[in-house]
Amino acid sequence: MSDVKFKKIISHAKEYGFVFQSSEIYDGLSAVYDYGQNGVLLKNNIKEYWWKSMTQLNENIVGIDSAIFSHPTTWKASGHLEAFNDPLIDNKDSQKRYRADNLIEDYIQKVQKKLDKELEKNKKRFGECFNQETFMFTNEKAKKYNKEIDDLVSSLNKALKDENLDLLKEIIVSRNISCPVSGTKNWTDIKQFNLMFSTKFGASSETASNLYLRPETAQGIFLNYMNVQKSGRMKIPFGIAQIGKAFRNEIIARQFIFRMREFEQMEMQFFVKPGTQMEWYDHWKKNRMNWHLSLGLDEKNYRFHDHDKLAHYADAACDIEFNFPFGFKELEGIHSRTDFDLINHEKFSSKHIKYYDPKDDSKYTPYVVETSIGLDRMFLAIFSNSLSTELLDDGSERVVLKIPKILAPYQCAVLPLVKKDGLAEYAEELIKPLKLKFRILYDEKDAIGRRYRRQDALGTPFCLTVDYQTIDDKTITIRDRDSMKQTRIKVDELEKFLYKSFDISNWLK
RNA sequence: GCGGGAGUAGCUCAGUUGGUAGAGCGUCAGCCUUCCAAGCUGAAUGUCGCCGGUUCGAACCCGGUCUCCCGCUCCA
Repeated sequence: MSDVKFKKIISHAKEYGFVFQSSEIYDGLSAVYDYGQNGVLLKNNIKEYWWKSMTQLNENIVGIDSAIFSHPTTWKASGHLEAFNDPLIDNKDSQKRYRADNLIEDYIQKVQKKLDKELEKNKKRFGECFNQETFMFTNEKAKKYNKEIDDLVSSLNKALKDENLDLLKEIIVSRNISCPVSGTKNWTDIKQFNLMFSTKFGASSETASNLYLRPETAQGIFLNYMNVQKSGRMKIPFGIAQIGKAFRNEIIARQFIFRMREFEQMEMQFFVKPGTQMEWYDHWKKNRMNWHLSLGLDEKNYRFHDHDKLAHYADAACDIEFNFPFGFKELEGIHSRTDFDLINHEKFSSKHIKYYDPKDDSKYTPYVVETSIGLDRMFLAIFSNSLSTELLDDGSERVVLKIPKILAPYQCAVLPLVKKDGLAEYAEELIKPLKLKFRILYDEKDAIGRRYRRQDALGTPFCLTVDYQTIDDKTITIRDRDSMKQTRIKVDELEKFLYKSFDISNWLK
């Protein structure tokens, strides 16, 4: 059922110019999507809604736009180089996937246990006379185990250092390491999974160096922490917001625009005094949920999910999950990142990254509370939740995209009731002074009812219809997308009406 | 990555035992229309995902490949 609904969402997104698969004419690129003529408007509106809520509603939050490229050491300091780089191997029988180095380490543990056992045995046997050192050199079994461990450790380190996957596999095969689940040794080749995309920086091949496309936008904020704090005379607590692309070579990327290899994040890093991070963590949990609720989607669609297992940088973390067509999934993450990032950048750069607090004459590395929302996920949340099919009294179906009005691609459509008798010309004149102030569509083709339906499918909140009475008494009808009700207002008041309807102050508080 | 399903017009899909494609909706042009799809006339659109094989002949059979959906797995 929801499967059918999800397919409908994807085809509606395509048919009405919201989302296309990237490179579709070449059969597409896995998990990469393009936004179409209407999608880009919706997406931009979401960005603006978030950006204003962060940087205009909060006087202590400023925005930046950092480059996608950054110095390679960034990812050493952030831990991503370690965490995002795994040699993986599959067992064909159990169909389980393992980190090859973990398998070998487990095996080393096993040998170590055997060695320990042998030690214990001989300790008991020789009692007081037992000398561990001589035992290691004289006992045949101990010698064997010890050598095996040494060999394993050195070849494992060598393999990892050289990224020699053949050697890694060779270790697994030669030691007869088997799958803990199936017990068989039916292994695939080892594949290096690097979740970060890399590219060459520098045009000539000799001097070019390897560079990573950022797997998160947060680091760009941390790298600029001192710049912003100093140049903006920022006082803790303060925040830095950023919207930008990030890239991850996901092992599996699925579910339309939910998990993409190129995606866009809206992140805010909030710098606080150590010890106050939990207060701020709770503050931003509430604040972010309120932002979501302000859009008027059903409250039941959201829930918090606290993390049990924390990432390498966090001391508390939760997700705001949304009820997507395929179930509740992460929409936004709120993390207490401690001072992990700043401390590490300080260490790796040997630059001073601290805050001097004049209030109590203290000097410290700030703690960070992060809010990080996937823009594409937000798009999908809104789009999937808004698409509905209504059965009308006359038996017809109405497909309507009930996007929050403030985010709709077009704010209104101007439609002459009929083309003739000067109505079309009147409508076009009406639009002229408004077209830079609002996002307006004009349509004169086909019967008026059909044009209303077209606008419904795009999510246009208002249809302004120019009819014969308009020419007589300078009034115009406004048809509401959701209720389909019409009201008539003076043409002179149209601009005021639109300003009022799309005043963001009525939404963000 | 494994398993299952799918790929034919913009969308949804049909296509008989292999004989080189159709429908509905949509789109475009025009007509008609004073307010909620499906009025009239006309038109365009497909290397049937891609490559190869079998065959006199392939949308259909076989192999490979790409992409999408679902489940598992992985990741945070």
